[in-house]
Amino acid sequence: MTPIMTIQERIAQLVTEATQIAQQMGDLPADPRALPEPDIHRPSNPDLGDFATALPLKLANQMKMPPMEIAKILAAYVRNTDLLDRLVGAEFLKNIEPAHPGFVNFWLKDSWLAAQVESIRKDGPTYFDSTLGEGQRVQVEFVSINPTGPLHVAHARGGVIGSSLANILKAVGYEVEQEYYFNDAGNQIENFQRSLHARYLQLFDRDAQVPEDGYHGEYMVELAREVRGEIGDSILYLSVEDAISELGRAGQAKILEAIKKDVKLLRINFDKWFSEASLFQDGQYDSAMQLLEDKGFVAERDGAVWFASTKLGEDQDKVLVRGSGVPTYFATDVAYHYDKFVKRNFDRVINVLGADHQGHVALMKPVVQAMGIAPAKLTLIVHQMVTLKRGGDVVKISKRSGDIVTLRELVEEVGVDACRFFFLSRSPDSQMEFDIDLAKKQSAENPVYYVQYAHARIAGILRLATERGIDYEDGDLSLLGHEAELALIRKMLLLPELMVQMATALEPHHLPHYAVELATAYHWFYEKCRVVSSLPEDDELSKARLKLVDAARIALARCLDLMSMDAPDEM
RNA sequence: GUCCCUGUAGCUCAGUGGAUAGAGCGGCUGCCUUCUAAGCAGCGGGUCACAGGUUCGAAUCCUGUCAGGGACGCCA
Repeated sequence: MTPIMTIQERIAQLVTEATQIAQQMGDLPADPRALPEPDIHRPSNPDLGDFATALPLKLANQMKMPPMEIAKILAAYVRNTDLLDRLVGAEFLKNIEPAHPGFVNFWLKDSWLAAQVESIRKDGPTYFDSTLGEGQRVQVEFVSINPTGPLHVAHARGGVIGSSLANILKAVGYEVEQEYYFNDAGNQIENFQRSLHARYLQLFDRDAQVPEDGYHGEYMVELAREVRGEIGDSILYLSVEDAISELGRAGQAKILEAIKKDVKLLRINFDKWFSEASLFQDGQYDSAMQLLEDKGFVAERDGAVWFASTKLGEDQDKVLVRGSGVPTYFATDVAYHYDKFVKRNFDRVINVLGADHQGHVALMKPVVQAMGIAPAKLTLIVHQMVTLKRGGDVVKISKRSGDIVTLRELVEEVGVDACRFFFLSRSPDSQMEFDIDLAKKQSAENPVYYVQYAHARIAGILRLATERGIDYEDGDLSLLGHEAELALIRKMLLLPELMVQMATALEPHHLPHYAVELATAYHWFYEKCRVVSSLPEDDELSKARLKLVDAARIALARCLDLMSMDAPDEM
């Protein structure tokens, strides 16, 4: 576990205190205004240090001094040994230098860097974790499509984002529940049932048409066949309404079963499958409506029941219960959020949805607010659509037209690791173009294998060490000092920061990019530094490097694990 | 009409206030008698859509324009 106070925070504190002391000593002008945050960042160019602050540039104006002058004075004060000893023990800083046009740059000590290898090995995968979440209960809801057909590629995107985010949140100390919400009531379900009924009748050469706005996909024919295989022709002798609901139940159970299998294929594990119908059976629907009414957000008008979202500044009210007395999908969603926040009392709720559901954002925030819940507790991550291409042509994705590429087909063609990596590596905000042919073609030489190959190379070295009976537990890490060794360690030490950043911003898409960088650092080290040497005089260095390799294994495996990808020992 | 997302290398995309804008793929050139060449090193490739503005500093923030995708129902 990474220390509560990160190195950045310690350097930030150091800079702030040094500035104050410089002011007290009269070397920098005193100013009653509060000092700006030092904002410790990592320079893009590694030659400029491990950390840097642009504080002098920010102070130049109010101090009426050239920024470079401030930088020089600040660097001198920060370098002051007494201050270093008192504030941070000076155990990790090597150099502190002013730099044009007004930065102060910080370099970490090689010996401190090398020593971190032992910490990583001692802690194992949890080295990269933190306590950011403080045990708060977070629910991540994702995929959640109606069980009216198989999952297709676009759903894979939401699935990968949601499950990876859940992994990351767990790692930084949240208690996470992953949930799939499915509709087992409502118009679309009825539509599905009628479509299935028509397909079933067609199997018996009866005259039946799939409704125009029904589900026309081939899979419905297959589904009808499966259901017939189980319950035979008994449905034919029921009344139409009974037949439809009987078939519907059987068909829907099958679809849901298939979805559960598909989701497993993508290595997604939901803790709970939440049924819409249960909201009515268990009373959440009534309680939610009552709560909204108690808060004064329910109005009756034109024979319908409305949610008065205009009271909260929205453009228009929304219908909760139709004139027919049937609740809208929106109303059940209100009940569902009541269940999440009031009944189950989650500290935070995150919902990953596709761009076609973006209207949801403007609806649910006011709803939770109306229920007296801080809207900030609800976060909706909207990911843009996935465009499928095959051989340069756009493939239409529509369940109803039936021209779809299923998640299963995709995983079977491209592989689950590549799927997860590829879907995760794009920001949810960007539209994705997924060229299936290209994905397959590139699968032999793509970043997925690049990262996994690094792990396999590590495993190969550790295997060799074991075969040769090398015990490297007493390896002396102070022997590490090669630039490739230090670069690898630096890269590993970035992971804890990255995890906090990803968890805070809810942006898991940085992880695959980092994994590539880590793999690059390892491949470079591998190229530059022989680990298991046949020369006796290299024994000690070999042992130290084996420790480093072992730490790299832990870091790389942690990355892959957070992405729910395999970390192969050989390829 | 209103709202949301996007526009960065030939292609697919990272980079959301700092220093010389990056990766993968594709193209070109080198490197395997010791731990996996699914690797490494190098070359080439950019008006960060456009125009203003804020700032010591803008791909990043604000405004506008253009272009692409999406959402706006007593559908779900």
